Amino acid sequence: MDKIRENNIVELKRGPWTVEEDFILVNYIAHHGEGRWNTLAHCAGLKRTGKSCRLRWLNYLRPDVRHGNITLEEQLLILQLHSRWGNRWSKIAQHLPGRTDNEIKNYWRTRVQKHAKTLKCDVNSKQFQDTLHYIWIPRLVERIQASKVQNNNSIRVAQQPVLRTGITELVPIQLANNSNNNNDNNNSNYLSATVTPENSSVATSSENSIGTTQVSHNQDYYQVNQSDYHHQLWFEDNYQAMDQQNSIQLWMDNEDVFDNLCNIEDIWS
DNA sequence: AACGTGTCCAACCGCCGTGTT
DNA sequence: TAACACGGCGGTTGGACACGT
Repeated sequence: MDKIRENNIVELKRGPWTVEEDFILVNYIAHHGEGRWNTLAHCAGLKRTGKSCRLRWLNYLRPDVRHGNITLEEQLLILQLHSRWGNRWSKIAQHLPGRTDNEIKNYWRTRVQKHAKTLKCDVNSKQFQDTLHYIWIPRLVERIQASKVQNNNSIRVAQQPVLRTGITELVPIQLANNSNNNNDNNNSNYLSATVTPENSSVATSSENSIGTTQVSHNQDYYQVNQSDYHHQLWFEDNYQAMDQQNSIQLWMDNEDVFDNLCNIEDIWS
């Protein structure tokens, strides 16, 4: 039926949805539920494809969809998860409640790829990934921390820096050694995980000779907040690579690239 | 005020995997 | 097993709007 409807150009409506169409769709789903989109479109009397109805519902009309600016925490999470999974927008969206894959994809294209273009490098290149990890993500973390401190949000402040990149000093990592936090199928804990003395194992750090970080566990415990966890995700993914970070040293020695990076101000604002 | 340019985002397109007949 | 319909996904487009000149 889908192909029949799609091929019948005269009958099908395209373009922006009207308020009336939205009302019909929402009302129909409220009474009959979602799914079976082609049947839904036909029975609801909408001159739209099932696909179009599905997209409209999932990306815009669904009650739990959040619109508006992507928060700093969400930006950070997008960067972290994208570095893990690449352009798997739907999977990334699962970890940002209320955000759609379309919205995240748009964000990435407009805000992130733009800066790859500015740097004249590929978004998947090592150089750009290093830029994200060593400069922009730390900057985001700092801003999140600063905003929380400013809001008097009772944040445990770091006792010592974890990582010094030569450009930006990263905030400390206070992490829980809880494997469930990294389970793709279990994202319910990480946004506000709390470490108890019984289950805590907190990473501390010290700098080695090339400015990277070594990790040890079993120190005091801290309350884990969201930005720390974001940081942890990246850290666990990359700290081994950081110990062998000859490549980043190489491109940081390129003054043009370095100056370009430093001239980008508050790109995430 | 008019125009050009850049940004944002809703919507569409095409492909692919899965389920059904 | 093949053919088809459907849903899901990532890539792309185009229009509205903002901003600068």
